[in-house]
Amino acid sequence: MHQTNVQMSEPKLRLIEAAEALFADRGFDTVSVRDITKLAKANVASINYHFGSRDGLLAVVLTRYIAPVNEERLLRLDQAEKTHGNKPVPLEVIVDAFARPLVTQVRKSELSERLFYKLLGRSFAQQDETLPPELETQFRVIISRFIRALAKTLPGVPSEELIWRLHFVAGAMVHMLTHGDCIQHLTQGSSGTPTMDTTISRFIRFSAAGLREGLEAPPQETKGPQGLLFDF
Amino acid sequence: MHQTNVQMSEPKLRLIEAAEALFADRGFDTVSVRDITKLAKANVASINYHFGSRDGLLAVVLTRYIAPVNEERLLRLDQAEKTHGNKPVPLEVIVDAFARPLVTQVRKSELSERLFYKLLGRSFAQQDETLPPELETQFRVIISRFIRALAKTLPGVPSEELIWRLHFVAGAMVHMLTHGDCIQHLTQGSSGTPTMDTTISRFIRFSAAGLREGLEAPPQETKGPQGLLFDF
DNA sequence: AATTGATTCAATCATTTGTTTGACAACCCG
DNA sequence: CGGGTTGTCAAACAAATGATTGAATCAATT
Repeated sequence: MHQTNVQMSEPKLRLIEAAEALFADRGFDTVSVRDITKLAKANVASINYHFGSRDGLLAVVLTRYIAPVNEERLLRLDQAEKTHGNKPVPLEVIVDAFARPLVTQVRKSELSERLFYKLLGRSFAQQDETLPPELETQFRVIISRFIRALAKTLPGVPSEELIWRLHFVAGAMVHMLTHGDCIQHLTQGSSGTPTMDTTISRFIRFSAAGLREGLEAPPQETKGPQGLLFDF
Repeated sequence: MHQTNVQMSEPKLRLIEAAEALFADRGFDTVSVRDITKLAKANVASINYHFGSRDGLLAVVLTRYIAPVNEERLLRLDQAEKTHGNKPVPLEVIVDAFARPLVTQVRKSELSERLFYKLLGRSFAQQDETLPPELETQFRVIISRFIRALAKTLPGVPSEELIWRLHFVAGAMVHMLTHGDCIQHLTQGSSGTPTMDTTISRFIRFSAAGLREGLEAPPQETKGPQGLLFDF
């Protein structure tokens, strides 16, 4: 039988990489096994031989890049909490731990930056549906750990509100990942090449501000400006 | 030939409604014409007869609910700009004009709240790809008009930064729409039924805070906590 | 009642889908 | 060498896909 990982046979890796590229820019549903095998210059049967089924290959592809990102997230959060003792971790540090692994992991992959981000964006958007169970539990751990950290840093915000805000953050991230290339194409013209690194910085600042919003007014009415912490 | 709109034949409407429901909770790619016609209790050929093709039906379904939302957005923004003369429109009012049409239009539809939001979320996430050209130009107008309004209200923020922040807002909205039901399911237990109306309020407050963020520090470095405008 | 146009229907079209099969080849280790 | 494991291949599979046909049905007008 096909043992795991110790040394991947050449065409098996080619299949994974071809699948990654195709899934990334055409979505998970519209890519056929023949598209993949044609790009990988492999036989149609090879996917079922190596991965059992098309879904098996999809699970491998999804896990391959998402798992490291999630693990680094938890690692960074652990480290941040350790350095701050039992004091609350600063908000920007929490958000950084959530978003920064995206840019650090993209460089360890042979996948192009654009495809990597698209693939992750599509995966995060999937969320509950057909994700491999391993990733699903990973995401649950992520949410619970970051919610707990946020609750410590923002003690005035009720936990239900916090959950919603974290999901807003996640949504902004997904959109940044999946449509980042279009937006870059729109905005380029002013400064040179706005690399993803500066984009992530924008994202962190935006998210931190949204998370920290108006601790004094309970969320019940929004007609008109009400959070007057800032002046301009 | 099939004339437009003056009075829609009964099964044609049933097809549209069935397609809406199926597209909403299974996505645009994984729904077959037979799924639709079976739910609508119509013949397989009816879709091609009434809409020319499956894509034709999809375009009708997409336009049917998105166009009114976009139109109301522009209407509300127009009205807000008129009442404020040539003074900048308050930020929360702009964001409200962007998000509020979601809840006002859902009630005019016979579609259930949950399906309506899912359908819109999937559509907004699609963005560039296979949207009907009418909607694509609509979105372009929306973005340009709201960016202009935001630029007036937030004169300190460079336009490139503004574009990114608006897309973060859009991403948070998409995620709220597509995954709102799961999150509601997670958070319910404290207060009674968190209707979408309060969720939109949360969204507006979050987005406004993110849009208005730190006008003083240019976005260049985020390693560690650096925006020390806040104390905690 | 006859005619006309619009709609519905069962049957069928050619492709495409994921998967399976069985023969064949490559390799390793005895 | 020879047997056994492992990988590859062309071919075929059944099922599902979007679309089309031509006859049948309906509804309204002439």
